[in-house]
Amino acid sequence: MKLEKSQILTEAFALLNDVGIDKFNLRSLANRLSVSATALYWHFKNKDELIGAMAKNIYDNTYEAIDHCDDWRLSLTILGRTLRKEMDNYRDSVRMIASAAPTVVNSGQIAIQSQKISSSLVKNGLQQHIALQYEAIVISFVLGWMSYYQNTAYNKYLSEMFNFEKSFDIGLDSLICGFEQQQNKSLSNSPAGEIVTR
Amino acid sequence: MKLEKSQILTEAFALLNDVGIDKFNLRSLANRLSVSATALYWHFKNKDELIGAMAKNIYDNTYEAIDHCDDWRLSLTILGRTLRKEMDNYRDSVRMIASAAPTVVNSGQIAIQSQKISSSLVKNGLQQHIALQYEAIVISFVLGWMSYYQNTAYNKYLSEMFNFEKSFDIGLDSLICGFEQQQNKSLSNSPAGEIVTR
DNA sequence: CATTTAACTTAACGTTGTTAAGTTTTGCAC
DNA sequence: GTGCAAAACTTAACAACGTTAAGTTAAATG
Repeated sequence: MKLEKSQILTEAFALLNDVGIDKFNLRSLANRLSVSATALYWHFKNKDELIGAMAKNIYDNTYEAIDHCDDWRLSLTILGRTLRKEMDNYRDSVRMIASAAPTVVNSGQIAIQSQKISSSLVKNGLQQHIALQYEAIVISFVLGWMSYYQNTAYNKYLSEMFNFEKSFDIGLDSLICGFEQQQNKSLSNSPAGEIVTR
Repeated sequence: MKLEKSQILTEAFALLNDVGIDKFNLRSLANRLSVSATALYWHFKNKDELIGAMAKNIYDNTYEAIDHCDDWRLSLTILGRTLRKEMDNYRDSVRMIASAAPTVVNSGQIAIQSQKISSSLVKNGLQQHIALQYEAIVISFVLGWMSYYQNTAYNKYLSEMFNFEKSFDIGLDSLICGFEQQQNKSLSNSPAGEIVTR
């Protein structure tokens, strides 16, 4: 029974959820797959690449879940919510992504990933570099927020102080509200001086 | 010549900047201090606690640098900018903080840390839980943003697309702009129905 | 000076990522 | 089916690292 890359990833996520990132190791993963640890090296160059694939999986699922809608504000909101929900599926997903960061993706992959969504924003009236900017800002917020959320100590303390769900929405809404104001301002300053319509 | 905790931290940051988080290990650190690796265990319970102290150091410096000002918007802006600048001092600071996350601080320390700054926001008219919320949101954004910024692959790609410095400011400004709108709205909806003055 | 405590050192263990070398399985031309 | 090359593994082992145990030196204290 041949081992498939997708099986490895599925089991890797299951292992991550069971034991957390600190006890996530190749021997445990191999055991679950009834295979020797070194067998994994046939499918992945090293552990970093495996974790990179896991990170990519999360991002891919996020981008895939985003419907093409005709409002860049809504697109960004859905981006934030979806990424959050996707990361919420896996224990320590933030630390996993962070630990894999530098070598995960090459420039080409990044370009493809980020432009997949920015293109939908551009269609709805944003400039390309602005779209990428807003996209990066939203993702930044989600990543940072999840690092709080997935930190047991902080989670315990902060969840007594305010509603975690609502606060996330407030942060995301605030960002997009700010983007909107900025767009309105730049439009009213533009040569044609047209009024924003929506 | 006795080894001081502060010396260890200083040298730890220097080592981090030299080799990055992946090659940051206790034996290298001990070498720099002309001491055996196990000597460090006299001063720190384990590596996690050492890294926890480094993370705490960054947060402490940030909070310390924040002057008491009479505008909660300005306070939050300064919080974001200062934390960013502080993290910028050290290579892989985001991954370092993330790797140390769960056991770094106990609830008591968190409470002290976060209320130190939220108190200054409360003085300027925010409710306690709102202040903590906004604070957490701003810090989230900075952490997430730095994870992009410190990722060599993403940094290289994104810095060709837009100005990293400006984009950070846009994100931070958007957040606070959004907070302001939210406050205005909640004030105009309040029983007294008073107008916001500034 | 004697003795306790603090601040180390040396040796070594267990886990983990990874490599090297050899073995089995699979796909495929003939 | 047979032969064979490529794919998909296994076993053995190394090196790096965090960490512990046990012993040693240095500092403080009465």
